[in-house]
Amino acid sequence: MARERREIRRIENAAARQVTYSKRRRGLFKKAEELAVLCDADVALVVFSATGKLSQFASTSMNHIIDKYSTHSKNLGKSHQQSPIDLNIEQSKYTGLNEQLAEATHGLRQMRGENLEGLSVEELHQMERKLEAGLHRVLSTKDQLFTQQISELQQKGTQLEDENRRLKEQMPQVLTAGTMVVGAGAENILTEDGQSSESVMTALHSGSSLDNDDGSDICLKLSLP
Amino acid sequence: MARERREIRRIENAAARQVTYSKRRRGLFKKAEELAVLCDADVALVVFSATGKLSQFASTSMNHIIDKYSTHSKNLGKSHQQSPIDLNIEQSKYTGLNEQLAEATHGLRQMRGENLEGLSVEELHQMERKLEAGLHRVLSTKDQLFTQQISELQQKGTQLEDENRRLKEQMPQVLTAGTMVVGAGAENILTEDGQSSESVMTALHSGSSLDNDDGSDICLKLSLP
DNA sequence: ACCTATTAATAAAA
DNA sequence: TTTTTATTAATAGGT
Repeated sequence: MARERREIRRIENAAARQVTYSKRRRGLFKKAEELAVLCDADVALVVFSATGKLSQFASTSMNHIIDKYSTHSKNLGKSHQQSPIDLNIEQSKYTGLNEQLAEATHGLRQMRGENLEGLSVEELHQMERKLEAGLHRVLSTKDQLFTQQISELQQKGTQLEDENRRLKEQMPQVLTAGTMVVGAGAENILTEDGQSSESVMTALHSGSSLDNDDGSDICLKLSLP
Repeated sequence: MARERREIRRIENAAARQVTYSKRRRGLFKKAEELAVLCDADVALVVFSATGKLSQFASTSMNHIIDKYSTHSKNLGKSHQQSPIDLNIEQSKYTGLNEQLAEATHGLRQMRGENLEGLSVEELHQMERKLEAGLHRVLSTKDQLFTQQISELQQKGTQLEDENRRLKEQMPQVLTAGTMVVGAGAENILTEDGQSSESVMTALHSGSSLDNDDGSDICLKLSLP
């Protein structure tokens, strides 16, 4: 419902996430209230933002609805009320974490294709779609990585070619004194193992008496044939 | 968002209220989940219909969110009278669980193809293999289910064919008296709408004087041409 | 349940 | 953040 469809996935950009959060939160609360009014329903909505900020809506009273929920869902023995017995809160935090862990573990198992016994065809379809989506994203990421590496290598190559061209321009006398050797070996100067260029250098060095390998300045002395 | 704007007030017509309830409830839950996913928020939604039926959604675990809510809105009394040793034990259990949960959640995210930024090509390969394995198992399970359903249907089909054959044998006189008609219509006796077989029956009935539609036993009387 | 004309929500931009 | 606006999504009333 917008300029562009948004995939329902965590928004990575924090600013955009915040904007979407405030807009959608407002929308969600509005709809919650509308449902309560239109259909005479009892609605409770609690939202914690990613930064931990609490928002809430309750058609009657939050405590009332939570109590009703606790009774309804057989979560007996857990007081979620204004009781000053905070020990239970710690306990239920613990069990809550345990529940989350169990949920996550189960989810992981199903993603790995385990514990599929009781699932219907529709549920299996759902798993299939999830896995395909995940696989697709993984493959995309890999492709991206490959593409990136390739472009980096290409860039490096271009850079080296440029450097090579510059080097060639710095020794115009070579072109006249040793056309055959340098001309034939031009592209080999780029090779990383240095084998070819080394042999070229050796050839060029043969007969020369000067040697400065520290590489700060290039200086060649050639003997005439 | 509809054919006509609806004023936000209690719908008096009970049937219309029920229809709107189920439609809007679905929409509300969808949006609650979208907010949770898009904005990484913790969302809990509890709805009691006018008839007292409970529906709920929680992005993590309902108890967990309710606890968080309780703590958040009533952080008044804080007298934890526990021995320091017990506290430490609880604390370490708690952090341990948190670690496990974080790991599991991270695993799930990666399975869904999220948070892949830092991975190497080799790690991506690993994810790919995991997902493919999971997908393969899910597909196998689905295949199995389909195969099972197919064989059940085939069995049922065979059973019906047998029954059909038995029925045909119970009226051998039809084969001599009306070979053409019955021969051509043999496979149509199975049709569920009964159109074809009914017309056949009507044809056979023409000229007959007896009629027993209660269907307990089959009895045909034919007049000779 | 499904259809579709219409309204409501909202994504991106300002 | 809030507004604007182009577009998508939700849904009211009907079938």
